[in-house]
Amino acid sequence: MGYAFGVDEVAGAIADPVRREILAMLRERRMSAGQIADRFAISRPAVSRHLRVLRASGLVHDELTGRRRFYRLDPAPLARLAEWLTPFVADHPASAAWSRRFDALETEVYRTRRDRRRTPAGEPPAGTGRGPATKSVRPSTKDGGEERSA
Amino acid sequence: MGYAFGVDEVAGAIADPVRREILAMLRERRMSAGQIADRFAISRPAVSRHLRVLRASGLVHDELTGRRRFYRLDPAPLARLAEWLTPFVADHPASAAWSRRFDALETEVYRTRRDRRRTPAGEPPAGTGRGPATKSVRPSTKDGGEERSA
DNA sequence: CGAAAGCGTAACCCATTGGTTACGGATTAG
DNA sequence: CTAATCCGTAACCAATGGGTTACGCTTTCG
Repeated sequence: MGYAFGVDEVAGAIADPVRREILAMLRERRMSAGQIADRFAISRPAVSRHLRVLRASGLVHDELTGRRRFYRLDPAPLARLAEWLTPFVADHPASAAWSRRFDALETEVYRTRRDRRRTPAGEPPAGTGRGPATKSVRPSTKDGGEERSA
Repeated sequence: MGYAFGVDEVAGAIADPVRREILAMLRERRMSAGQIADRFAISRPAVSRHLRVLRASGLVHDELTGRRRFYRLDPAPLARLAEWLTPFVADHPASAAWSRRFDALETEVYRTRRDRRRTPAGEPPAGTGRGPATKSVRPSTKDGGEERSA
């Protein structure tokens, strides 16, 4: 029980560079579909479908706000993937500690979720510097004062 | 430098249940292409191509012995995948310890390899109990005394 | 109310994937 | 030498995947 999304979906989702990039972006802050799409050179519908894949794999959750749809990360499925690959890396290095961490993750994630919801304020750190590598033009999106819209 | 196989290939490789199963089998002992194929319901050429994918991703290495081709696991690429997903799980749980483990892995793997070569004896524990779930008939393979052939 | 913004979906294309059967090359057995 | 084994590759096919453009629905703005 409890295993809704399989390793297949998660691994398949991660196998695409665009989707990995999206996940990386979402790690810092939640973003609307348009904000995400603006950072890639591909068309918006293409991004939309990537988002559908991520949704189907459980890696992101979407919440509709007005006419925009915001996506936020849910790392839990990644934990399951990590769980799968644990025995491979755990064969000889230290083993037990790993599973522990993953075990704790799903719980942690839950708490995290609450925290995020209580911190909808503007633009955290803005990140590691890892640019999208694809486009990152960010044209005049007119969304200057995003996020605090509601 | 150094990074020959990307996350794309590795994630793509493990996205398939057959290939994951193969990796799991290879975790216990090296196996010939035929031995592997015998454990699946699909045709042997199909398995052969799965093996090609695994080879291309660096997850297995092959060594030709007589008319048989043996495959053995190389977990190192998995470590790189784990490396990628670390920041996602490390955001809130403890973080540093992880990277350490992965760092050590590639080295450990190397040692492991040597150990395996020095322990070619018959049938280890037979594993976690996770059967192939597909066929697992293991017909009279005629390979009764395998492995110590050399 | 109309016009524009924001986003998902549909229809279509081409490249890739996973499966099948048929084949060929190398090695071992008789 | 001839036959059988082991295993990869080729050719073919149905299904998937990722991209594009065209469209339609809902929500906001003027």
